[in-house]
Amino acid sequence: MSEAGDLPINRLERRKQRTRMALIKAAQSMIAEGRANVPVLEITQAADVGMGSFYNHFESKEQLFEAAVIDVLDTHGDVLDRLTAHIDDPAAVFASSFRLTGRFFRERPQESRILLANWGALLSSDRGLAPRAMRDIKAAVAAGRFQVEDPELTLSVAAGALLGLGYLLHSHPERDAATTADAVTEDVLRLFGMSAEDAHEVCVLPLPDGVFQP
Amino acid sequence: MSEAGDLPINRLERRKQRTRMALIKAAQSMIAEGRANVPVLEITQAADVGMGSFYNHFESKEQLFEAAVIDVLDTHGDVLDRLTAHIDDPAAVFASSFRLTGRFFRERPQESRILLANWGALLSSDRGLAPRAMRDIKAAVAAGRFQVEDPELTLSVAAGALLGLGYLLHSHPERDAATTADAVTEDVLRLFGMSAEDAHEVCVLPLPDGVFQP
DNA sequence: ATTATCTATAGATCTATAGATAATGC
DNA sequence: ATTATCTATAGATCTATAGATAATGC
Repeated sequence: MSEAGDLPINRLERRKQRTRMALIKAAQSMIAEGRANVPVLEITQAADVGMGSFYNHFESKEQLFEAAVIDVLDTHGDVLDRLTAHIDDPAAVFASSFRLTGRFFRERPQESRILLANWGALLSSDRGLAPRAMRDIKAAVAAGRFQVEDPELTLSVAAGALLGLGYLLHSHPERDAATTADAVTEDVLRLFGMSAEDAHEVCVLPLPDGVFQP
Repeated sequence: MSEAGDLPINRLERRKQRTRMALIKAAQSMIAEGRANVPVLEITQAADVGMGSFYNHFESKEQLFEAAVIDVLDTHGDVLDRLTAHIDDPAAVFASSFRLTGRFFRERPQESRILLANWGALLSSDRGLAPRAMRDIKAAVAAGRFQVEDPELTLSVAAGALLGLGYLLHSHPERDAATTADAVTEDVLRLFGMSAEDAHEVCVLPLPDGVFQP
C-alpha cells in the first residue's frame, strides 16, 4: 500500500519537484490555518517561489489544495504502514492504526487539522486510513476476530468516532492523547463485537514512539 | 431550550426580517453547494435583494455564513425539541434525537450538508444537537441508564459516529436512512453501557413521521 | 420624517500570462 | 539548446459605499 518515492533522474527534475513540494507545503499551512481563499501570490511568497512558477505546476488553487490533501493522506498512510508492518492479527493492526492516529492528532497538529478539515477524504479516499481500515475490518471478520454485519457502515461509524476524538484533542490540548485515543479504540473494538477483555488486550500492545518524524 | 420567535412589531421591521432571512436562505444554498467563496452579488441576486441591502444586515460574507449555520442549528434543535418533548426517559430522548437526526440527513439534505460541512459546530456549539445530547447523557447517567466515565469524550465519539452516518447516507442515497440510523443508535447506546436488550428497546420506540416540515 | 432598499461605480484585489532571466543538459 | 523560474502587469473580478428611490410610520 506504499509507493516507493523514486528519486528524480536529474537535477532539473529535482528542482522542479522541490518547487512543487514547497507549494504543497505552503498550501498545507494555509489549509491548516483555515485560510482556504488566500491569494495565489501569498502562497507563492510563503513557498519562496515566483508567482509564475505556480502555474507551471498547477492550473488552479483548487488543484493545489487537492494535491496538498493527498500528500497528507499519503503521509498518514505511510506512517500507519511503517508502524504496523510487523503485526499479524488484523484486529491488532486496526487497533494500532486507530491508537496511532490519535497520537498523530496531537503530535502533528498541522497535518491533523488538514485531515479534520477534509474528513470526507479521510472517510472515503482510497488513500490514507480508510482503505487500510477497511482491509483490516474485512480480514478480522474473516479471521473471526470481529463480528460485523455491514463493513461499510461500521467503517463510517468508526472513522466518525475517530473524527470526534480528533476534534476533542484539538479543542482540549490538556487531554492526554494516548490515554484518550486508547479508550476510544477499545470502545470501537467492542462495537465490532470483541469481548471487553480481547479489546483491552489489543489496546495495550506496545507502540513504537518518537515515531511521527517523516 | 427553544426561543419563541416573537413577531416583529411593525411592517418595516417585518420587511427587514424578510430581507435578512432571504439572505440567510440564499447563503445556505451556497454553503450546501460547497461554494463558500461565491461573490456577495451572487448571493444578493439569489436572495432577490439589492447588492446594498447586504451591508445593511451583515458586515461581511463570513458574518452571513455564520448566521446561516446558526439558523440551521436552531432549526435542527427545534425539530428535536418538538419531537421529543413527550418523552421522559433521558436515554429514550437521546436515542430519539439520534434516530431523528439520521432521518433528517435524508429528508433535509440541504440543511444536512450544512451541518456536515460545519461539523465542529455540530459537535460543540451551544445550539442544536450538542447541548441537548450532553444534557441527556448526564441525565441518563444520573438515572442509572448509561454508564459513562467521561461525558465529554463520550459525546464527541457519539457525535462523530453520527457524522459518519450522515456522510454514508449522503454518499449512498439508496440506503434506508431509518434502518441505518437505528442500527448506529443501538451501537452507540451499547457503547454507553446499556444492555443489548435495553438499547434495542429504546430504538424501536415509534417516531412521529412527515415531521421535518418547518 | 424616517428607515430600508436599490442602482451604479470607484477603488482594491486577484488571476493568469507574456516576456525576460537563470539554471541545467548535452 | 532546453527547461524552469522569475518579475511585472493587463484585465477581470469583487467589495464596499455613495447617493437616489421606495416604503412605512406617525
